[in-house]
Amino acid sequence: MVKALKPGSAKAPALPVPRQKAVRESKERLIRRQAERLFAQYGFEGTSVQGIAQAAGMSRHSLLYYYAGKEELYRRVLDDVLDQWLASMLAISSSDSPEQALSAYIAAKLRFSRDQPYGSQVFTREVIAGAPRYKDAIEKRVTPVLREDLKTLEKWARQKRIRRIDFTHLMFLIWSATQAYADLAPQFTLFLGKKRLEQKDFDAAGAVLTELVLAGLRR
Amino acid sequence: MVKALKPGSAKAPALPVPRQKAVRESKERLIRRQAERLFAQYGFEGTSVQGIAQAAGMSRHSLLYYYAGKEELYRRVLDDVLDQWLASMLAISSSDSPEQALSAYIAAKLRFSRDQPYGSQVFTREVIAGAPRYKDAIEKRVTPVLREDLKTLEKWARQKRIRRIDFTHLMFLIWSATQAYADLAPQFTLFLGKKRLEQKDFDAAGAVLTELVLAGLRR
DNA sequence: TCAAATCTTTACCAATTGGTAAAAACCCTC
DNA sequence: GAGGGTTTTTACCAATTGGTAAAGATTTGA
Repeated sequence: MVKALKPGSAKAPALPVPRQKAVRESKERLIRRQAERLFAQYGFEGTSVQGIAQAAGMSRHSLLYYYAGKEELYRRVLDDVLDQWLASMLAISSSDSPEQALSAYIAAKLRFSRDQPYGSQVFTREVIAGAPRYKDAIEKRVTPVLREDLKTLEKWARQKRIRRIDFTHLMFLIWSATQAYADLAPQFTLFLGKKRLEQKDFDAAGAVLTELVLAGLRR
Repeated sequence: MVKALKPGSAKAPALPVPRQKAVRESKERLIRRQAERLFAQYGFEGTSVQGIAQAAGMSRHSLLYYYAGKEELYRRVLDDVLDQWLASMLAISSSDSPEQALSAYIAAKLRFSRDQPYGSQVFTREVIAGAPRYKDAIEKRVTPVLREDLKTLEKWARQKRIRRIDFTHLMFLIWSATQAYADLAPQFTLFLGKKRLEQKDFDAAGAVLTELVLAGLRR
């Protein structure tokens, strides 16, 4: 009945009960959600563990029980962002048509900006600072997927399905334009005269960006 | 000889001598330059007055003699950025052709990203945080110029010189793409496999962005 | 040389920071 | 209800924060 083995394994936390485990995971999610929001607004240095704990309704020391330190928590927040961004990047290379691939990618990226703006903001702040705490992950995880996508675009260019332009900078352009609807949303809302971006704003943004990209790739 | 008037004027700092004035201004510029760099890397909350002073080679209290507080200095840094951005935005409306206007604007914006990346980074961080310290200036100073540019683009559309698209989002796209070459430069360099962006990277970026924009506006 | 203005330094303030260690309380399964 | 692991709390640390007030030093032009 009881899993008796691995008695000497120092790491193994001795069969976590499913119920407890679920509670813990939901608590950790709550912490990450609040951390994401505060890191987005105040940056890594400007955010206090105390502040995150308070937002999550627990004491600072309770939080430190779940995450060993501020930086570990910070990196976990960025991991969540990267997971989703990479998933949509992966989809490009398994698409049939360039048009479908790119418009779907733009749409997915904008959806993320709409649904999880804080995540994008934390990521952008990290990059602006020179990625001092997350450079390795960006390098290791993004590079191979980007290379794959560039290879795919290059293949399509060879097949004369799209015009050959500098695809690296094309990707940079799509990244910056889509993420701007999360990162620069406070500025955009000012000029659009509204308190927050609405669905139709994202639609309009997607339409303009997709049109320009596809027009630019048309042979 | 002596400017005797305005004796009761409480504000007037009693005829600043040209020489002194010049020294002071150069010192203030040095402070702002270092502040810009540190605000870019650590954000407003993460940057200490002590740190800026040290970088500028003076004591914290000397710095506080020139700028009354951290926030005043911060806003002055952002003023400098906005001055230059607005100048290039103004040029759009006084252009003859849409193609010339937009390619010149993109080029000017990229030049700024190349020459003063820190300024752009500070601005973006401020916007990400919801512009808590600079919202008014953005609203008051940018809005009228943007409106003018949008009117100009609209006029060109009526004259059938360009295709009518959502020009607001077009401007957003140009902003985000050009600023990305300052803000996201640390990320871009990773994927380009170099330590810092070179002139040819900015050239390539400008080429791709200009092509896409002009292609998208072609009737 | 002198008085006035400009600039720098010293001294001090209360508040907050991230992190460690250990004790206490809690909860679940047997 | 007893024993186990899980979670929270209490206590403590040295370091840093932005800002004010005032005294001290330096430079200025006449």
